[in-house]
Amino acid sequence: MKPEQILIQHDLRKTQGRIMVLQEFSKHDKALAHNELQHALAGKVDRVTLYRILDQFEKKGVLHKIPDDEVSVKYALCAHNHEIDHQHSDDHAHFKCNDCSETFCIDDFTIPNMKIPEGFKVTEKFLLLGGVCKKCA
Amino acid sequence: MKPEQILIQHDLRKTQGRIMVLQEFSKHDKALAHNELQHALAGKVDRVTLYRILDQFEKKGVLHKIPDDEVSVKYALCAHNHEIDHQHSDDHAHFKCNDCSETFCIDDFTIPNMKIPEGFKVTEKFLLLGGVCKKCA
DNA sequence: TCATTTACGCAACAAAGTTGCATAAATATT
DNA sequence: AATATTTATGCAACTTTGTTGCGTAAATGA
Repeated sequence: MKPEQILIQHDLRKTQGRIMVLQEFSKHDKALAHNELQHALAGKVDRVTLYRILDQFEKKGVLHKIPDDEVSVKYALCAHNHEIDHQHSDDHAHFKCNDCSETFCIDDFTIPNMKIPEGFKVTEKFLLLGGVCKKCA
Repeated sequence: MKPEQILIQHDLRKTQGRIMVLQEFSKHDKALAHNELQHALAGKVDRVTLYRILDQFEKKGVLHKIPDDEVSVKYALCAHNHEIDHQHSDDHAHFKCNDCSETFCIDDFTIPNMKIPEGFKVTEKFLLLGGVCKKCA
């Protein structure tokens, strides 16, 4: 779909910056981080404007966020450091409450095996669930 | 398990800082971000030291990282903006290559429904797979 | 107790993210 | 088509987060 169409469909003004951001996405077919876009559009779109464009796009449903595992993470004790060893696996899910923004390990849950597209070799799995926790319910 | 024991088991020197970090974890039973620990241990453990303690702990398997969905994210076009609409669902998995660190949407995969512990209400799911992609294989 | 290794704290820096505000550009109105 | 209104942009200044180097202090081993 053309950038202009996407903008109209999502009730967004068509501006140069937004169109260029959408063009970047359509020519890559992979997820892009803020700084990647920033470099790609250096001199064309302001850094702050880019933050605001991405925020808008997410709010309106044009883009979706994907948590990244490199920076801004939380840490939890590995299971085998607890008194009772829950099978020593870190393939468990994590639950993050959108209210209190606390994150818990869901120890008694193992990420199911699944079919992955041809050619990809999976060595790590992060399943992050969002919602409302007991306390905040 | 006591902090000192954990350190010995993982081949780490027992220092005041490390012990205090482990104590923080054991008194919370939830995942902690760097800045939470920083506040909790303000004046006791240096900010940089804390980064290094966490790195060490992760390397030695004392702690594990959990990607956080608030900051340092990547963005991808929502499925319904593509020419062919793949069922309009964002409950799909993402694959991040540890070599080239590119992230792809795995469109033809839906996160399976699963039993979540009592009291938690799940509204969002992020499944992030790590490994090696086609290009880098 | 002394030598060696490793961790710590501090300073300085780089990168990432936020806020406020004046200006420019996009839509709406006549 | 010109003007008014709304919204987005760019810039400056700032805060937060993460990194690197290095001298000192603390922990282990002899």
